[in-house]
This record gives sequence, structure tokens and C-alpha cells, in this order.
Amino acid sequence: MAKQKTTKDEIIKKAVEVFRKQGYYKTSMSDLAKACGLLKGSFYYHFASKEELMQAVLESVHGYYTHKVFSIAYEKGKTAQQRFEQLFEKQAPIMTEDLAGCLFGNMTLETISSNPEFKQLLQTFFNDWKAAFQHIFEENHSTEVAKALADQSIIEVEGALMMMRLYDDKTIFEQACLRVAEKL
Amino acid sequence: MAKQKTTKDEIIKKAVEVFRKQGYYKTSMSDLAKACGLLKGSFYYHFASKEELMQAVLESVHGYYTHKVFSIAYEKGKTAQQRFEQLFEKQAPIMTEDLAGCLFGNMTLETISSNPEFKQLLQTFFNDWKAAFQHIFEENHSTEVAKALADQSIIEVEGALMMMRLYDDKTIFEQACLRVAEKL
Amino acid sequence: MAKQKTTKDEIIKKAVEVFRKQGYYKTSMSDLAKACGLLKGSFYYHFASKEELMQAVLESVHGYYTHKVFSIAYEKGKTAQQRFEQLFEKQAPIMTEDLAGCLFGNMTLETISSNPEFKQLLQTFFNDWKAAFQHIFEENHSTEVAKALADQSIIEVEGALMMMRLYDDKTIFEQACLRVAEKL
Amino acid sequence: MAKQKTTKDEIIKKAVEVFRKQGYYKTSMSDLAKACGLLKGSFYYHFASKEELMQAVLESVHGYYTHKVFSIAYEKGKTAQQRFEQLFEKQAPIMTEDLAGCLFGNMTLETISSNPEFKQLLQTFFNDWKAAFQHIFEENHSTEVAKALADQSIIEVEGALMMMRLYDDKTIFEQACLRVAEKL
DNA sequence: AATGAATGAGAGTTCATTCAT
DNA sequence: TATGAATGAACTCTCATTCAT
Repeated sequence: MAKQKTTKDEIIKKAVEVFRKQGYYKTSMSDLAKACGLLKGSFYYHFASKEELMQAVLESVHGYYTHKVFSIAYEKGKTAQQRFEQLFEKQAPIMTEDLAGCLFGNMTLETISSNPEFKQLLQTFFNDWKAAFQHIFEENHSTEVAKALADQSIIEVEGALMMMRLYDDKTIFEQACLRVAEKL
Repeated sequence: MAKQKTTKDEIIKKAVEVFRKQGYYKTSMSDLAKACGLLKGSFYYHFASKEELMQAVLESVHGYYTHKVFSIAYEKGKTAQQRFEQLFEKQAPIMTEDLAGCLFGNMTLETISSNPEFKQLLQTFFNDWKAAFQHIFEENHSTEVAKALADQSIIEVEGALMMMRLYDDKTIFEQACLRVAEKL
Repeated sequence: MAKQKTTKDEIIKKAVEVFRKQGYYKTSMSDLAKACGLLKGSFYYHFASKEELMQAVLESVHGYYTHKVFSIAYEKGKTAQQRFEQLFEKQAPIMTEDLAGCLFGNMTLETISSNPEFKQLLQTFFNDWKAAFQHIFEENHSTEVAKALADQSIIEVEGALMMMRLYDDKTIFEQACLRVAEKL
Repeated sequence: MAKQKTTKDEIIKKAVEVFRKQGYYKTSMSDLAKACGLLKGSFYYHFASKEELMQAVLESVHGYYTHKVFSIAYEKGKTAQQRFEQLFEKQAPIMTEDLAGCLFGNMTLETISSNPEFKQLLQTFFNDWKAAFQHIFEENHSTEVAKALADQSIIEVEGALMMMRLYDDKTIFEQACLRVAEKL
């Protein structure tokens, strides 16, 4: 009875896994609690609602991407090619783990029509992602062209993640990354 | 392909709309019944379960695509360019209506991990779609290359549909279609 | 599994009893369902929420009072004294049963500060009650005086019902009724 | 009468406000803790349970009334009229603040049927109140009559407080006090 | 074919309470 | 004294499903 010390961050970490695999609606608070070794009721000490939890999850993952993944696009002393390679290397395990794909992409298709509360968080994630790609493309292209290439690249990566999940085949994702790098 | 005549088909037609917009888990049998002007209980005369209904829906939509959309790829006396144009023209309103995207793509991301019952139906749909695209690409390319281009095309279209939904912007989808045609 | 035919009216009848005795917040939907021989979930077929049920209950009881109790105040061919007597005779068993008092008085003290949704229903009930008393008093008094006497009478009756409940003593209520009749 | 010095009393003071406004069941331990600037868990250092807290609250308020309000009824060298006036003057702000009425009256209607633990505390409060009024009435009336007038007076005051809360009108309460004084 | 009514499991959430620190 | 964390029961409500009529 009362002791451990489950931190908000640990809960978020577990929740990311569960949400990525099962999706938002299919995942119950019981599922999440179980994954954290808590009882359903105990969960609400840390997060006031499922929605609030998801919001925290999206912000946390977004923060991780900003600092650990997208930031690679802006690193000095590296060629565009190198930055793409390193960025994809960093990104790949996160998105292919458990063949669960991209939390933001999954959430977009699942909730965009019925839960507008997440829309902004989803959009800003993709905006930052696009900005990072655009920055790399600008090495070789005009702003305009770089922007268009970035948009197309995210489209390809997300589409590829969908096909990866459908066909249980991570190479689909990897090849899409290669095609993105080739656009340079 | 399931094509009776009376009510079953009408239910399916309504269900497609609701499922496309709201997704599988978020849509309740009540929602579906209401959309059909039926009472919840009456629904079960036509379909034994939500899953069975979704299966019928996927089959029906797949059938429609096979006969009305993918078939365009195989029409004689038309250039590859013409066939792509006509195919996209047919496809566009279906996928952009209500900004709800592609039922099969939505279902893939939502259910692939937690409801494997749909996997095969989803895969065969995408297989047929790819085959149609491949057939057009083969006009100008080797089988191998045509297959790769088809795969990439579906990836781009599905990725674009996701971004269309996220940003409320149908042109994202339209431009992806143009890029596909340009691969010829 | 599925058969009976619990009507909305029967549910309301049972709910009145339970709510009068236990109050609004202390009464759970389980309590109410049990009292009706239903399962918790079945309840929601008939009423969409606890609040909606209570609203229906208040309206139903109000209707009963209007037609069966307050109407006595307006009956022709009877003296004011007779009308008071008959009105109280009708009213007494309803308010003293189970020593549970007046549903509207109970609800007023319990919910007026925290559930403003009921305020209007409660006020209109008391307005009608006052109007009935005022009508009787007008036999012997000016409109103004009759109104004041009616206000005081309801105050006395409700105060007496509180004391009746506190001391388990129905005579407290009966004597208050006598005092009201003496104001004539 | 419970009068320590430090925090227990402050908690009680805050709790009275919250309970008077929101009632017993609608008020959660969280609400109370928040009102005291404490965490839920900390509350249990001071009071073992919600019920125990309410008991302490009732005793404390009863003590206050005994010493500060009812005592006025027994003051020497003042006419009955003066004592009533001063007593009501003291009582009025307590009962009309926030239009929340009388804690004991509210508690009576809310808990008498379902929480008999409070019954005695509620009864003794009203007994003391009646005794005070009776004492004043005995100045001009026989013991018997004074007792009856006291009973009626409390009934009127409590009934008036209910109507005050229902109609947001403090004058209803004030006029009831005047009518009580007129019974002298 | 369709309806109205019921079911029972489970959803998200709240709450009084506990207790190691 | 007070806190942070956990508990577990209960709560309101939803849902897929069943079935007599």
C-alpha cells in the first residue's frame, strides 16, 4: 500500500509504447495502468484524464524529437547527406520498434476527425519535422524547392510507415528514407 | 464484392461514411444504427457483429474499387497517361470527401496491431491497387521497375491523404497524384 | 435476457421513493436500478443520465401535485376551510410516508448551491403551491395579505417537515397544517 | 465545544463554509483539503474520517451558538424584545452568508435518513435552540405556551431559510425573524 | 425486418482512506 | 505535521450484443 514512486516521466514512457501499438481509443486506462504496474485509480493521481495523458505524451515525444532527432538537421560541420543519414539512423529504431510506426501519424488518422483537441499538437510536430528536412534540403535547393521536397519527404516516410505496418516489413521504411536522401 | 440488392447494401453505404470519418473503435453500433435510421437492435438482423459489418464494408468498398477504379488501369485504347488521369479523377472525390481519406489506410493504422482479423482484407486491397498501378507503369518500364514505382506511388498517395487530413487541404492529395503520374 | 417492460412511469415512481428517502447525491444509479429490478446499465435505456431522471421525477411529481393536490384549492362549491382540509388530507400521506418529507424541499437544500440545473423546476413547484394557498386565503383576505399568508404557510409546512424528520414525529407536520388553516 | 488552539480549529472553520454551501455528500475530502491549503492525505492527520470531521464541525458550531447566540436569550437586564433582537442580529449574518442557510437544517434534510450517526448531534442543537427561544417566550407566556411558540419559531426560521436559498432573497429570512419576535 | 427492452462487461473517473517517508 | 503516492471500491455512463415480440 503506497510506496514506490512512479514518476510522470516513467508513465509517459510506458504510455508511448502502449499508445503507439494499440492506438488511442483501443487503449484503456486499465491497459495503461497495468503497463505501469498501477491500479486504474492510481493513474489519476498523475494524470487527470486520458486526454491529458495523451497530450503529455505527445509533448514529451515531440520534445524528444526536437532535441534528439530534428536537431541533427541543424548540426554544423556536416554535409547534408551526413545529416540525413544520422537523422534517419536516430529515427529508425523509434519508428520501427514493434512495427508500431509513428505515434503522430497514427494519432492523426485516428483522432483528427473526432478529437480536434490533438490537432494542434499533431500539426506542430509535423511542422517542426518539415522545417528540419527543409533546412537540409536548402543546402542544395532554393527555399521554395526545399520546402516542397520536405513536404514530399514527410509524406513518403509516413506512407511508408503505414505499408511497413501492413506488410510487417521494415525495409519498406528504410527504402523510403533512402529515397528521401536521394532527393538532395 | 457482396452485392445483394436491398438494405444490406444501404447499410454498408452509410457505414462506410461513418467509419471513414470516425474510425473503427470510435464508431459505436449506435452511431451506425442512427446513420441508417435503424434502432441498435435492428442492426443485428443484418450483421452479426461490428466486426462482421466492417468485413462486409471492406469487401464492398474493395469490390467497388476493383470494378470502378482499378479497372481503369486495364482499359484498352488509352495511353498510360490517360489511364492515370481518369483513375485519379474517379478516385479523388471518394478519398477527399469530408476530408476523411482512405478507409483502408485509416483502418490499417488503427487496427493492424490489435485486430489482425482485418489484416488480410487490407493487404489484398492494397495488393490490387498496386497491381493496377504497376500495370500502367509497365507501359514504359520493366516489370521490376514498374512494381517499385507502384509501391512508391501508393506510399505517396496514402502519406498525402494523412497530411491532407491533418492540414485540411485537399491540394496536398491532388499534388501527390500529379507526382505519381509524372513517374511514368 | 430481455423481456419485461419497465415503463418510464414505473421507474419514476420507484425513483421518487428512493430520492425522497436518500437524497440526490447519496442515491446511486445502482440503487435506483436495483429498486426497479434492473441492472445498472439497463437504466440508461430509459434515462440518459441521473440528472435527466431527476428532472423527469420532479416534473412528474409536480404534475401530480398540480392535478391532484393544488387543484383542490380551486374547487367550486366548497368553503376555504373545506378546501384546506381536503388539500392537507391529500398531501399528508405523500409527505409523511417513510418520514421522508417533501422531495422539493429536500432537493432545494441539497442541490440549490451546487446544481443550479434544478433551480427553476424547484421554484416553479413552490410558485404553484403558493398560488394554490393564496387562492384559498383570498376568500377572506386581500390579494396582498393572501400572498403573504401563503408564503408564510409554505415556510411553516416545509420547516415542520424538517422537524418531523429530525424527531420522527408526524404530528409536528399535522399541527403545522392546522396552524395554516387557522390563518384563514 | 471542542476548542484547542492551532490548526484543528482552522480546518473546522473552513470546513463549515464548504459543508454549508455544498452539503455533506457533494463535498469531497479533496474539496475540504483544498479549502484548507492542505493535501488530501494531510487531512487524515487531523481527522480520522469525513464523518469524524463533520461531527467535530457540528460540535464546534453548536458550541459557538451556545456561547455566542443562544446565551443572549439568558442575559439579565434586557427585555425579551431586546434579547430577540440581539439574538437575531447575531444569527443573521451566520445564516445568510453566501445564502447557504443553516448547517444543521441542511444536514438534517440531507443525512437524517441515510446517516443516523448525526441524528443526535442535530437534535441536541435544535433542542438548545428551542430552549433558548422558550426561555425568552416564558417572559410573557406559560411554560407550555412558550414551548409551543419556540417550536413554531424554529420551524418558521428553518422554513424561511429554505425559501431564502431557493429565491436568493435574504429578506425572506429577516421577515421570518420579525414574525417570531411578534409572537412575544 | 424491425422494435423495445434488457444484459453484463468494461469504460473513464472520483473518492475516502492508507501509509512510508 | 505534512506530503506524495497508492489503493480499491464505487460511481456515472457506454457499448456490443441478445432476444421476445
